[in-house]
Amino acid sequence: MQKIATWNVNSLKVRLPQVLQWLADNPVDVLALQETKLTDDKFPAAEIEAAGYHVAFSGQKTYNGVAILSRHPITDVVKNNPRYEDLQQRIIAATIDGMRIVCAYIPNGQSLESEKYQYKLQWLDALHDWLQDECRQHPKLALMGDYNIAPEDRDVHDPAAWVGQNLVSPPERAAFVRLLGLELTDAFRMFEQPEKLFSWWDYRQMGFRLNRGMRIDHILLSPPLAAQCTACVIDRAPRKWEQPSDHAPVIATLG
DNA sequence: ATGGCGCCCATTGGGCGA
Repeated sequence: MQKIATWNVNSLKVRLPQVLQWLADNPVDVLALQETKLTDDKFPAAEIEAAGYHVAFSGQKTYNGVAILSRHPITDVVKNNPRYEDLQQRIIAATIDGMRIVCAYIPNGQSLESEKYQYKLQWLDALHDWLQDECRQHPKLALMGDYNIAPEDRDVHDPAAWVGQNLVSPPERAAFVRLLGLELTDAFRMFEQPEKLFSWWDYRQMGFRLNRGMRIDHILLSPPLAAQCTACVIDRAPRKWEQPSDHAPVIATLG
């Protein structure tokens, strides 16, 4: 039995104690992190290794930054999409225990009128094209991270208030469906789930307490991994801790 | 229409996230 997880930590500098605590409570095999917001020279590799994890990371100052933590050795690390020149550090991929793990922090987009929205759509196009190759080369592939896309209305606390907006707009959702077209399966939706389960809540206006959230963090699995998957849950516990990330971890159980 | 909160860099305000 294996567990793989993803968590946007919104600054690993601030959240390192929580990541270590969470790993102590949830000793997953693989944890993909987004928004580490650290240059590589400041990455807390020693502390993470002391907790029994191998680590690979790709960061920058202030923004973005991704990492993969693993109980098992990490090989064949790729940073960024080789098909898309990007100054922002948003992708790290690696082979772990026969699985290809792709950790992605998909651009937010800001608003439909923003240049960042165009960047988001182009970035997603390039991700799709690269993943097509990756999936061919690595039958056991997991794409996990912060997608900044709520795939369906049931992934939004108040769909009527969000119609057409960034995170739910039809072009973004189409890009998500296009990723599913690579024979990838949304692990969360493989199972019966209660309504109104989300992975992100705004810090403001009591977003978490009122459960005004969105499900924008996802684990997509290729056919052999989907066939092995027995559960997928969102762990709301760390969102209740002091000084939390605004995202909760998503965990898939394999085998 | 704007800001709310939290983090970051670098001042005491502004950018950004989602």
